[in-house]
Amino acid sequence: MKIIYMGTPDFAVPALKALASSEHEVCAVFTQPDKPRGRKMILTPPDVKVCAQSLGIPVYQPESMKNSDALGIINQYNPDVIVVAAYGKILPKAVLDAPKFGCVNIHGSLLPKYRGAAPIQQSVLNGDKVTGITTMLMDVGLDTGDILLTEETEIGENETSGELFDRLAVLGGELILKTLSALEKGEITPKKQDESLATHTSKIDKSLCPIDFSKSAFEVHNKVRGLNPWPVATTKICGKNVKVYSTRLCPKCGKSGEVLSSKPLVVACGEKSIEILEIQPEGKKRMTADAFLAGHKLEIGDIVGQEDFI
RNA sequence: CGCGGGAUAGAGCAGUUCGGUAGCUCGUCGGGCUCAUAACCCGAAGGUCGUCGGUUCAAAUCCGGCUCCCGCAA
Repeated sequence: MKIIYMGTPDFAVPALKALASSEHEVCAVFTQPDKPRGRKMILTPPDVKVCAQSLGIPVYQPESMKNSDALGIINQYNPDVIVVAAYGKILPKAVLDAPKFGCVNIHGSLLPKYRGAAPIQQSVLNGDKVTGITTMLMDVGLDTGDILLTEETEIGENETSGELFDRLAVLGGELILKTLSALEKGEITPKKQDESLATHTSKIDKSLCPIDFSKSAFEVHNKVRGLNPWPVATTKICGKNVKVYSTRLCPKCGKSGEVLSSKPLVVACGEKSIEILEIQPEGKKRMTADAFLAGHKLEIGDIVGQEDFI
């Protein structure tokens, strides 16, 4: 099939590669305009753009899909299908209707659960044991289109959003190939989503970062996993703001925020406790909790958290 | 010139205010104790104090240039 691919971040790269090396033809790629990133606000191209260029595929970065220019470009290629993965722009009906087979979206959850912006992080934040990839026919709603295929996968107890992202991106690449070939042969019956089961996720925000040790260890652990690699859960230890990169569940109990052990650093939560493995103090590099404590005094019974007692 | 923190032994930190013998907690190595140990005791190795220059009898410390790392903001 002749495909126009729309996607932006690294998550969308494996699917693009899978399509490009398949029997299908990716004739053009749409991605977000280059944006300033990093400390110096350097203009950086999206990952998908870099990938597409290395594959020699023409790249388009319209500010909006709503004007006629974008539609004109699409029609000029006359694609059989448009594949969309984390593109980041709303597609108007005219675009959705342009290809013969419509627009197929690769979504990082088992729809209708977790429609919207951050399904993968949300599944980790909620401590789900299973998630997956859904391919669906896009309509004008937000992730409300008819389901084509799904692929489930288990979430590891200590798996981070970043790790899950990588796995789902690859799964997405495999699933979109299956979806397209089945679609082409007419072997798929699109299935309506069960609205009564639908849930939405909003964008991940830094206000989620501070850890509340009065929550259960499970919830704290999920926050740490779910916000890694970005924006990363935070707390305050020895008067310093630190990012918490990884933790492990621990059965010991104590008062919320209390240090139960400092050799492995174990902090009590509302229920049970967590062992803090890897942190990054403000202005410092990422390091193990052991290394941090080698230069900071923290004793059993001290309180860790937002409050600074010194 | 967006705001800010940082660079000292393999790791993490103190020392810089007010210049004067290179320190701490670990790790490593050797020895001891113990039924035993990531525990405890004794000992040792390991530093051009990021880099270049300036001031000084004397610079980790004061002054100026440069490099690299990171947090915030976007």
